[in-house]
Amino acid sequence: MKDILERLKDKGVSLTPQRMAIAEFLSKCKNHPTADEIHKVLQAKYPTMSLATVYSALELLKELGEIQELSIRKRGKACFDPNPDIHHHLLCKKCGKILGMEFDYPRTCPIIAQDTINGCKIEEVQAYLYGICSECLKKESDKKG
Amino acid sequence: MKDILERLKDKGVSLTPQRMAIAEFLSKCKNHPTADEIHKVLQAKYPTMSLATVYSALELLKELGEIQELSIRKRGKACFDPNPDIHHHLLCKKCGKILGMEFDYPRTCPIIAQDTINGCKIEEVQAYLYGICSECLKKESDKKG
DNA sequence: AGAAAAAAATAGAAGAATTATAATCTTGAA
DNA sequence: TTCAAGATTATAATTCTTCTATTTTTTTCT
Ligand SMILES: [Mn+2]
Ligand SMILES: [Mn+2]
Ligand SMILES: [Zn+2]
Ligand SMILES: [Zn+2]
Repeated sequence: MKDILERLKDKGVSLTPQRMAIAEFLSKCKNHPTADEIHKVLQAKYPTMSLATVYSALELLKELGEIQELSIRKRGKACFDPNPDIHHHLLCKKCGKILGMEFDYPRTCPIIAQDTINGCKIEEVQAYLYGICSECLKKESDKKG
Repeated sequence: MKDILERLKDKGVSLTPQRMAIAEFLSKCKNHPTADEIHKVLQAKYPTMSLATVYSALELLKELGEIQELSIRKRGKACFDPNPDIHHHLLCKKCGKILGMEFDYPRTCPIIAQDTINGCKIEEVQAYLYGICSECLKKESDKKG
């Protein structure tokens, strides 16, 4: 499969150093960073990069379907997901992390497998699971011994 | 069942006119208003009511478990749900309305009925369904004739 | 009821995230 | 290389929410 920079090139996007850095950072990113988290990390390499550039690159990548913005927010800030496909997330009540979940929610759920509920046409489902992540569970059980 | 004002009284909350107005408005409300929507409506009756009062009353009602704040936002604004129980929502792609959904998602969805997934403990599930509401569907079919 | 204390409402300022603007710089085509 | 179009930057503006100081209302106590 082509990597993100090739796809952007194919789509006629001009590949500036800032955009490349943001796209590459996201493609290697395993969590759900906010705009300022991305900005802070990349400033080490690109000291002049502005937050406005990060926002505008994220907007572009969103429009191109390379990433998505989540509905949930981390401390009031928008979170971006390097994976543009609809999938589900767990918010850990202990550590606040947002984890992507692999299972296929809609297809395994009969009521959602229908495409109409209460007279409404369902096109996509995004579930937010609230709970405790495996790391925090481990810490808890370690404490109890 | 007791109404919201009685419950607030039982909990020792002082029932000021503003709080009563906000609580009663919410108890009769069938959708998911933002703070400023509530404020606009109530200003007709209470011209001096400030937006800060609305926010603080909402915070109080949230803490008391009388309402909940949704994870999703309407045009960047927080949405409040008069129903404090976990349930699911449809966001209409056409009109932008947020509709409460009645069905019991977790129990009808086998994978979610488990309380552990990927080593994470699941305590609550909120599903956001993206699609088209019944009203908008009707409008569409009317147009097509 | 009336006075004092506590709590709440208000107006406005402050804060934080995001978006818009204008100037400067870069890119890429001719 | 030249030049127009587009991107980045710094800064200002905007929007939503929270905070603060002051005023007003409610509650408590006599
Ligand atoms: Mn994800
Ligand atoms: Mn609801
Ligand atoms: Zn955790
Ligand atoms: Zn609709």
